[in-house]
Amino acid sequence: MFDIKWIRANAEAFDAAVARRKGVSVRSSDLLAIDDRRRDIIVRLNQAQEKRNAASKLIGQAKAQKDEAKAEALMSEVTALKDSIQQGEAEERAIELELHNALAVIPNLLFDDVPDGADESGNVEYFGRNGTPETVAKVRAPRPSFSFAPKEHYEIGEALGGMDFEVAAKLSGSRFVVLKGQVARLERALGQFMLDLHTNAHGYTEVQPPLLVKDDALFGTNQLPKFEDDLFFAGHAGGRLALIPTAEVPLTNLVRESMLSEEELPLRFTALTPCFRSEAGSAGRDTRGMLRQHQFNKVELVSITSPEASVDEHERMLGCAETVLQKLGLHYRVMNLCSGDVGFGAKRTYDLEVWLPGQDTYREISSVSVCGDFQARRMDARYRPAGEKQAPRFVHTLNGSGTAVGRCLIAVMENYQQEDGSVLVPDVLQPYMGGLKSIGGR
RNA sequence: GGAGAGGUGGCAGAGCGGUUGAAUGCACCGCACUCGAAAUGCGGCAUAGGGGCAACUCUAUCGGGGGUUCGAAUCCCUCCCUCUCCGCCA
Repeated sequence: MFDIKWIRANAEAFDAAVARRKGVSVRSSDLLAIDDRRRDIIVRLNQAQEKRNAASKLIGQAKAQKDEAKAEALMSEVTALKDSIQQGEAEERAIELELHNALAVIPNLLFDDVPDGADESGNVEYFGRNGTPETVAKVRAPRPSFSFAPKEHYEIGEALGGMDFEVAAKLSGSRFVVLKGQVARLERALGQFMLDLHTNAHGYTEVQPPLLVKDDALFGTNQLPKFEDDLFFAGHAGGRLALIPTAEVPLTNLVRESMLSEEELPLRFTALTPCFRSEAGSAGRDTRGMLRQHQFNKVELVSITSPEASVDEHERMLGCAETVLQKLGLHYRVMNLCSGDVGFGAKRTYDLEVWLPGQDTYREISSVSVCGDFQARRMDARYRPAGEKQAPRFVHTLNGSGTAVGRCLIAVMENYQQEDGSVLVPDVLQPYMGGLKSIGGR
């Protein structure tokens, strides 16, 4: 969420920044006009309140001195102010809400070096800060070659008896799957492997958050008010709770409405959770298989940092997510999202796209974003800088998948498939599979 | 689910209709004392929004929201949360 004071001081920069965003037509002048009216209301209200407070003090003194006549006179004088104060308070509430609502739907400011582009076709491959195609090739697995036509994951999974979309449809409708046997275990192994990696090697604290959250939390991480249609809600007496679309919501909101000390930063949280998405805008897309489900597991990474540390933390987090794919021996590329593809709350986003030989294409398996203080403002999450008395500052937040477990299962199955329909278990997962080296093989 | 108690500043904890943004203690930061430290003394120490070039000043905030009143931390309504007891339960 933008700070109206910042917009006032940087009107041209704001207009230029907003112009880079798709489908946003707001201008600084619109917002400043609301703010002007707001200030005007506040000034008049404050003056009335000041008068009332001064008179009330005098009444208190008069009463203390038993001067009832004087008190009566003052009281009748102030009574007239009551209406205008109450009206002013109502006006202030209304205008604050108007400004808040206007600001709440404006997407975050992009970093200057985010490439311009209308949609994902404008994304640019990213090789790291000082990287090149050659340097990344040294650490990433090459694209696998097959002596046979590689199958898609659902063909492999169904043939192994480990993926059942038909029975899932009976239970829950489309975009659900039932995993069974060693495929289910492989999915579990992937989640455990990722969680262990991030907690043991990357310094993240494991969290088991609630999977149902309030609207306030969703506002904090930008799902509300603009993206309500993407959510599932569980209704209950007296309200509703949303099923989390990503653990970014509970993990980031862990610091909401708090005053951290600088020494605590950075905070790094990770969680393996189911995620629930209505996929309202994706009707007809990716309907085969388990690429796009209403429910899937994901390991999420969230960092809370000082403003100075967030840009470096972004690169670090990207590295944490990449390590997952490197250890699994999966071929992938990193894309620096263009202006038309970066999400609402992010200043910059890197996507990890894993190679799916069955689909013969790269597919997103992780998205790593730096949000600056955008979410912190929405959550009121601040920290007090160390040293002499300093004003509190908003923290910076980052989030990334590390990685989407369901999609990673797809990637493992397609990349490790054998001609006989079996799937080799990647080395790093074998300890999680009781030493099993192959599914469906012998 | 039933009955009760409670939510006050970084923390602990008073106040329960009148100059209270809020006693007191702890923590923290200056200064004094000291060779230094401790102890002690003095002073400072919330957040947000306005106005002002500035010094400064005004307003709001005692869980959230609404109300009564000239005036609310104090009274009323409502919601949320915490604790205790009983019941139920994985």
